Amino acid sequence: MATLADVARRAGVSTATASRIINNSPKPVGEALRERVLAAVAELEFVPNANAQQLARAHRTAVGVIVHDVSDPYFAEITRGLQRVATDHGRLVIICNSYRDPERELAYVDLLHAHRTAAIVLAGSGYHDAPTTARLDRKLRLYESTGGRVAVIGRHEHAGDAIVPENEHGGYLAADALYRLGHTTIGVIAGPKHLTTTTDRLAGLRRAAREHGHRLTARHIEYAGFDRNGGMAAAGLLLDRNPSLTAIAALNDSMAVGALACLRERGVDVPGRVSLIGFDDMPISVDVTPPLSTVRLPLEEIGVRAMSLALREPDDEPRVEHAAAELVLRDSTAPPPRHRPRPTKAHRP
Amino acid sequence: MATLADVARRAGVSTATASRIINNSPKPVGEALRERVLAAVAELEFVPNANAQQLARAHRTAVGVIVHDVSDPYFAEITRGLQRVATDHGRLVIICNSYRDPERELAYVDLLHAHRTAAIVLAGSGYHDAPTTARLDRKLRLYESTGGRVAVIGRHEHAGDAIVPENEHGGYLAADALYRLGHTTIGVIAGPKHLTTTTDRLAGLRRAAREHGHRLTARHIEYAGFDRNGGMAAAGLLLDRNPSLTAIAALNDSMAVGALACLRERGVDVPGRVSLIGFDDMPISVDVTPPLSTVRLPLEEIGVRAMSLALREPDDEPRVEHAAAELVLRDSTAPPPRHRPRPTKAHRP
DNA sequence: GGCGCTCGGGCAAGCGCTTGCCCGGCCCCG
DNA sequence: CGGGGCCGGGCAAGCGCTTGCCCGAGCGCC
Repeated sequence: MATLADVARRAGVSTATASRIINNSPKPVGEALRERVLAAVAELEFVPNANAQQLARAHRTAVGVIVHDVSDPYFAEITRGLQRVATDHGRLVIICNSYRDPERELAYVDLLHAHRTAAIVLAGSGYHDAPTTARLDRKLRLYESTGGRVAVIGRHEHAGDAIVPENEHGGYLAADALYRLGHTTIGVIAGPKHLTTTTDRLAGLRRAAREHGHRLTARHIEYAGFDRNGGMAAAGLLLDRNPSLTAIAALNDSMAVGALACLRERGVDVPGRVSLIGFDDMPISVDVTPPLSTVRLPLEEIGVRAMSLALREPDDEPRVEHAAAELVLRDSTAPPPRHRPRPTKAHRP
Repeated sequence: MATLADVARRAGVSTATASRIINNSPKPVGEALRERVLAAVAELEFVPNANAQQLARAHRTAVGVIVHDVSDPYFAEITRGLQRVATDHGRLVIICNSYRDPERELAYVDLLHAHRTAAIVLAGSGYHDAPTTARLDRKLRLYESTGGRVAVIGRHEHAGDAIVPENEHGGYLAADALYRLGHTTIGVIAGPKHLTTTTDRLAGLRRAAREHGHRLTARHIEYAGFDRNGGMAAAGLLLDRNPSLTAIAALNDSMAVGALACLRERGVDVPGRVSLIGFDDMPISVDVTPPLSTVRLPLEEIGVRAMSLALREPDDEPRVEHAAAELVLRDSTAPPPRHRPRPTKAHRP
């Protein structure tokens, strides 16, 4: 393992000079030495030790990202945006999956702190769990106080940089669209109860219901895992419990796709018999049948903006930006059946 | 920013003792001191500098992963597997997106080398580009020679650990299935020409064709970007060029989904008029209409196995393992239309 | 021709941690 | 009662790099 000292020796210069040449520091160096050193680097296949550099240098270079799960398209999109701008700035990014485990999240914050990353961006819903949230907040502030920036996406905690997607408004848009089409009783497939994203979006739905003179009661809401299988199961339960349902709003597209699978399996026509609307506008939403109406969140852009905020100087003012939710109507929503529909029949395997 | 020295001072011990307690080293220390030190750590909110640790310690701890793009479901699945086992081993993973740019790939190898990661796993197709491949190979060997392990997924280059998916065989399975159904002229939507995955899978298709007494000529093959849009465009071209086509094989599911969109748009019935088969069995394949026949690759498992290999001791024998491709027939494939079909009409917007 | 500059280069002090080694007590044993 | 072991703890030498500072040489200037 060649070291800088090896290079310097071989080129017949001091390590100081070698270092300056390799990192082309502002300090001027003679052309002859420069060539000798560069040659030595090539011959020795010298690869500087990034840890030593980081230790010796003042400034931090890598940035950390904590998401629930990169393989979830929602985070994959965001991560794509994050990555792009980090790379454009010549920053290495370290991605960590918390798998929605607050403890793991905490541990990762420590880890990234320990590695002295320049910034950490925390993406994904927060938790309704005061003690944990408080602990996270402390750690984040500690990290900031030692020179790191933090940016959060879609979280309530913490006062640093933040991108906040219009979850409540998006929920409102989804339900409002359904009510406007003439639906009167809609079911909702919600995510896990302890996630703030769930309650935020739900709040929007509720507001729309209220405005239209309806109410979303417990029997119309089914909490489920935030993924396809969760949606599939929840759709079944909802249908069984509310035979007169004519529309379903799912709090994200993965669950909506699951619901669609359930509906298809039961032979329930979408949107003829039941309308369905999702949330997020993930890439696949356009490829299912029927193409999914949904509320679009500019995921990649959110990533871009979050990283842009996070990569500013440590003492720049924290900023919070909103990301607009936008209704996109495709073919999975339509007016309810004309006449009082026959109840959907319960599922027979 | 509290340092170990601060902690030691506060606890009234030497840094050596503090260090030993914090990392609970095998060397025994008195209970009284232990408590004092731990208290100091808590009060000072000490977070050890991972760079300094890495520098001082002998052993490496993080591992690097280079993929084409985590937001591509193919890599997202693999990454999930990689992450899981790395985490189980208490390893931090650094994920890098090369966006299929060989230069960027090279740069990332250097970067991970510089950070002295314990291992590098390189996932995704290699390139038909001898000079670049050679450079990559050198870098990888250099990295290995300095104590790092490398594992590759689906690549030909390099002699270290490797998981090789049965791309050729999978291609064979796809085409064979089509021919057995009675198709005689099939079109193929291939990926970029310079990717080895493309040529590998294509070779399998060709072998099947040969065995069934057919030939895949240039007019039946369309090279495209390895994603949905690529597939969509290629399907159109293929159809226009070969009106009598009754089946299409796409070299991955993303392209197949794109093809499906194209077919739907043109009103071509799948599988009634044209059969379609994909490759990879990505999660969404089951949710499109009709559900996609495909060749399954155990993506997450591949990730798990690759990381397991990579995390062995530096001097363990390199090993190469195969990952089985498996045909999964769903609803997008069927026998060709009974009577000579009318040519599909060219696309009118 | 001496002075002060600039310029190119090296010295060496860290950066924050780990760990081999040494050292002083104490206990146990003969 | 003396010596050897063991145990708990500290000293200090790195790990590989960066960078402030110093130094000597060459130059232009008055």
